Amino acid sequence: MSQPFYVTTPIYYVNDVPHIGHAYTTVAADVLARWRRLWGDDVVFLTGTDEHGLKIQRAAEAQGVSPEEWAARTSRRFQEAWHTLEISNDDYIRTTEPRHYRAVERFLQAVYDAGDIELGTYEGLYCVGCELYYTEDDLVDGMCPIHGTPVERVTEENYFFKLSRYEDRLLAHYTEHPEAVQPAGKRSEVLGLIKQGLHDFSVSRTSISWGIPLPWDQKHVAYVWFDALINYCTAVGYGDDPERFARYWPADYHLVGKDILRQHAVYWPAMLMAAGEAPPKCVFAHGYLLVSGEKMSKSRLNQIAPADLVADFGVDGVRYHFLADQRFGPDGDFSYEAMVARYNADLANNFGNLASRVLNMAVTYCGGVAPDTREDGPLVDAAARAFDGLCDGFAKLDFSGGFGAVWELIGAANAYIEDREPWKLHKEGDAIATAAVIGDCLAALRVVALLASPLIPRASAELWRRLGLDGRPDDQRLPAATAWDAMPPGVPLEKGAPLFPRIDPA
RNA sequence: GGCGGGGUAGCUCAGGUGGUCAGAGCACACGGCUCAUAAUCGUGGUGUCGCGGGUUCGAGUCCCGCCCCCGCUACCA
Repeated sequence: MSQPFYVTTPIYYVNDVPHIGHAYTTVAADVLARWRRLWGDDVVFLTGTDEHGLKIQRAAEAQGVSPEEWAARTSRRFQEAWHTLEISNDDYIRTTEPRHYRAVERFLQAVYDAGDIELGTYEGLYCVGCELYYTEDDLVDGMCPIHGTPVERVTEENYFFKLSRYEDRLLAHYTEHPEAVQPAGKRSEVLGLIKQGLHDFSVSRTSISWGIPLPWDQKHVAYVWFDALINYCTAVGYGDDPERFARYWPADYHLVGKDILRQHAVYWPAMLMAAGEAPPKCVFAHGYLLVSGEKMSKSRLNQIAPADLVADFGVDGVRYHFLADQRFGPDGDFSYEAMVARYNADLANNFGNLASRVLNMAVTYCGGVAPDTREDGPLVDAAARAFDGLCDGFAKLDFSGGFGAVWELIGAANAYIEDREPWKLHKEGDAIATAAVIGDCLAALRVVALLASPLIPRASAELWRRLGLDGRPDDQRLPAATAWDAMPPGVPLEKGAPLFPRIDPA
């Protein structure tokens, strides 16, 4: 029985088109999902879109279309972006789907029945952009501190979630499960936040209609955050399919940007506790991709469409840059120049060129078929270290460290070739020695293709094919597939065009 | 204001509990090789490890003060 593994991205709000910030989280989740599938896990990888709320309602009005139509259009753009990046999500949830309405209604009812949702009134200064209330002091020149736009004085009857009742339970939870918020620095922030005292928050609105009505009071629709977070439950059958829900819940990883840590690490676990469900095993908050030192901003012009990057670097180039070129926790700097340099150094000169030189020699020296692999080849240890390093990296979501270990295998293979000089062996007519070196290198390439496949699936699959191997790297099973002698002798090899053509820095 | 993170080679950054910790990659220089995508392999230099004190036989690594950057959070006495 394979092990269930449930990983999510946030559902992205459809008032915005996909940019590299969204892509970053989504690629990370994708790499993790592909990795777990290699281990034979029963993976559910979920992403989707968040489609309710006042902002969407107004955006739709401004465009002269219904909220449904507006949401559908934008949601489609996200799906296209993920298709472009070869994201392997198993499900794609939209909060406007009937299954989600059912789940939210049941979840709300459960919390209401538990007595943790109570009626109250709220009057305050509301920013539509933030979907948040502010106090006078929060304002900057009377405007929203985030958007710089006017706030509105709103009075409404609201239902409140009694978050304040959950301080102790949240603290207990994070004390018992220190790994439940990562990285460690983010855990400290969350603990600090909880210790400072939690306030009840409003979970319904009467002022808008674009949302999910509360089951016991149809005048209210659910506040967009309350609605949105529940998507993680909806997708694995909450309220619909208890067996399925029991299998996948709680989620193994919620990958989130650090801007929405509070919702995921404070609100969400408390909501789940109130509904009688377990909190997620791990909320991992990553940093931002900085564009030449500046934060990616939704409301500025420096946002970059993922498709534009793919046009320049290819799918694998973009994926590599996101995860191998910078650490996953802290903010990472992004610049076009740095991206070109790393692409050329790591993908073209190392990964791609190693494949070219080895396959070329195999074709010209060994008749285009794979020679035997020596079981005691000197690259065996290097391959084992690559695998170990990758496992260690994934264990803490250190993608750059993990894949760095794989690239060390590439370096070891290059150094091995220089050391043995197979071209000389061939000229000297030593076919056996030549074949031994080439065989070792082919075996190393096979391991590289296998281990790199979660990160750069396209190039890995193509290399796999050129190595004359059946199927795809995705079909392999770890750890067995790392076996050194799994490179079959006698299969036809193909050099092919460069896997990663160099990019002219100019 | 409080809490937290950070300021280390030209660039991006690693460096729990003090003594090969002064490092890696990129860039650069020199040398080798020619199978390969002018790729690859080897060798090499630079760094007052933010500033000033202190503890210690010995401190990026601990303590005190200061400067700067960033994040979270709060405006209370």
